[in-house]
Amino acid sequence: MADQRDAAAGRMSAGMPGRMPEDLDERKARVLRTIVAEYVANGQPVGSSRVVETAGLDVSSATVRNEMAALEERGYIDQPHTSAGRIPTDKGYRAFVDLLEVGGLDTQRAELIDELLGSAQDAEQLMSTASAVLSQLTRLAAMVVAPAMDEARCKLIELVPLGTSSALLLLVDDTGRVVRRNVEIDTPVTDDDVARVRGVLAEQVIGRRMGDVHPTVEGLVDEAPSELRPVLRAVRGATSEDLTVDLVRRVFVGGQAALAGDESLERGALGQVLELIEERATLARVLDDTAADGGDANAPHARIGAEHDVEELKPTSLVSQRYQVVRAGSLGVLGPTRMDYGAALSTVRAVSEALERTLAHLRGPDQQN
Amino acid sequence: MADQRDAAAGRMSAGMPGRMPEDLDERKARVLRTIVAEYVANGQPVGSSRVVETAGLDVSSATVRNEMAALEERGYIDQPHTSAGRIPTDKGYRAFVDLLEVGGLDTQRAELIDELLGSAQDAEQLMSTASAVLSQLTRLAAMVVAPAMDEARCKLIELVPLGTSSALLLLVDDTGRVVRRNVEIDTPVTDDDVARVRGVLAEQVIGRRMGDVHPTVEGLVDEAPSELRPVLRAVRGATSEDLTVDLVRRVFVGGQAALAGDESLERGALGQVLELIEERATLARVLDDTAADGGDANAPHARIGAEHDVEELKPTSLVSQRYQVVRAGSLGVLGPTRMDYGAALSTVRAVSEALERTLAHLRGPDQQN
DNA sequence: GTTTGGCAGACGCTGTGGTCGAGTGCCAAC
DNA sequence: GTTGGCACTCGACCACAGCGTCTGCCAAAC
Repeated sequence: MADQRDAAAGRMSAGMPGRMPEDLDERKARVLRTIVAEYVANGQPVGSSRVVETAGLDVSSATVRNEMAALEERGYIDQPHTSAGRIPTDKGYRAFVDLLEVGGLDTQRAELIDELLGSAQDAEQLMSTASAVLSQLTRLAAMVVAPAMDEARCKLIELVPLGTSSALLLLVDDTGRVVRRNVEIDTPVTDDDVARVRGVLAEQVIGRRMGDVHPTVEGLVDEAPSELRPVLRAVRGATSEDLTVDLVRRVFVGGQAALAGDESLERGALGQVLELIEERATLARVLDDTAADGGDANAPHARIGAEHDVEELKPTSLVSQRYQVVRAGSLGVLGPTRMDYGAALSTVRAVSEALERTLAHLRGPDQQN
Repeated sequence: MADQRDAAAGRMSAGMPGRMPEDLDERKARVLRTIVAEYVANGQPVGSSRVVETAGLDVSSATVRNEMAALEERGYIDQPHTSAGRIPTDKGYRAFVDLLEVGGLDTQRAELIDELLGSAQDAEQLMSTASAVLSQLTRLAAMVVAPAMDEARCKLIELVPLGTSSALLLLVDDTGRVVRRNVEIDTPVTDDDVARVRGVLAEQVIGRRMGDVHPTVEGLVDEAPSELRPVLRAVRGATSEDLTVDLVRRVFVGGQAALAGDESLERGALGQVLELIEERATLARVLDDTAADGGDANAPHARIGAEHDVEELKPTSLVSQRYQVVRAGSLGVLGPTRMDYGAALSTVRAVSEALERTLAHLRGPDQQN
């Protein structure tokens, strides 16, 4: 049953509109939706009479109170104190998101996205623009994780001598991404040796998968004439297997300042979140993981509050989606749990799709694999 | 008189220890120093009796009160309210900094800096490490502005065809920095044409100043055979004059989270500062300008609170120093006006000098110019 | 069984008044 | 110029009362 919730993690994809948890009837769901919507909009706990007003329900506030009591008992909403209205719990947001129909963006925004992304010149600029666009449209912190490079084709390999015992290795993939590595050579070599290695490398590596660069170099070390071996060994050292997989997965972050703007994130928590954002490796993992939640890989997914496995993120929600051209990357927005999930989900989806399109286009018409 | 303060801007270099403003005698200065030190340490307004205790002055609190009244009248300190102690004003911090003897760092820290910076492989990694080290040692936000590239030597130029109407231009300088530009060619060309242009460029450009690349290409456009002209024109377009001057002046930021940790910066102000940090061009200008304040170009300088010309920075102080190998860059720390200026100044100086050394070393033994 | 109006109760918010203590400014005396 | 002393100011803290909001519950109506 796609409907069953993963009780352990409490995670589930968004984008299965209308599927209702078993313990919520139509009216309870409506009350919950109203409470979430109102609370997100105003930041104030919402009381029964306010629900009656805004939900357009044809019952009295007393009835709504009964429904709210039931919702509270089941853990969807909570009371900050006895005499206050209710606010959604993480579980409440989760149900809200699951019930949500992820709408398309209005054409104006959609066109803006396409236009801005379309003007990018290479993959990195594109991803940087995407994070800026995403954060500006949602007023949340936005991040884009670059795809791993290993399936991309190598367009260029260069080896520039820097003195007699080191060189600079440059690799460029078919979307224009550049990898740079310092190569430390243990035996002094001549510029000419380096140039010859460069020639060999270019011949063997250009046009291949970036992921094949290391194995290829590996193979060359033994075959090559002995005077070239120190250089090749050094190049082998500089192109470890993960070169094109994880290390190069840059993360583009935009709009961190938006996190400071939200009152619902308190000071200490804010600091921790900002710290985590500076630690790009963890950030990338969280984005990827969240995008992979639930079933549909081509839909945005949310992790809400306590659903995070990273402690620092528990006061926040993350909406993330995978995008894929050859290898997959992911992108998303991060904000307080009290965020506009509808807008976040649809904007993330729209930018993700636009990014996919533009990235494919950047690779040019040589569409094979 | 080096002693005279620039009344308009209120800026002055640090590092002229002992020079006292005319309206402060020895004891007033001592009281001021104590107030600043105490307030920076504890964040609490400091009263006359506390000053007597910690300053080790051999007078009564009443006397100190008189001195404090004088300091307040002259604008060095302020009272949050009648029954509270005093806190320094921006002018007070300024006088404190001017009186400060910028000490060297303890050897342990100094060695740590050298060790960490020394492990960097290329200029960008070095600057990124420097910003991390700086922020960790000071617990403030740290930033390093890369030097302009125009005086650096070009080590490599590459032109990689991407389809028939665009190519990727790569330039590498002698510290391993890579500049990448997309080249849009208006007339379809063959890969061979591109390769020929690449050859011409390599011959003409390698070994020259990066700043000469554009003029050189300019000159080549007219001389070249007509079939190469579309490509050269495109390359000329991609290498605008400022290519190697401003655009490439990347800014490395570390430890933004530290700004959130400080209570004395309030929420809205924090958001604005973070926003400004995301706007790298302004940030670079402010760092450069501050480093250029006052006389001594080889000493750290501070801009304190209202001394900033950027509105958003007025609740903060910036300590910045220029570093120079061939072209100058700058680096510094940003934090609340209530920061430990002594530590900030000496750490900035230490890291700046270490960065200079390491960067020079990175360029290798070819020391000429 | 569901819905409803009504009502008591809980409780945060605000404002008032009172005490406490830190720190000052001032003054007369040294 | 320095000092002890003293009156004064004012924020911090607390208790208390009044108000308004929102709840939970209940008995009656549907």
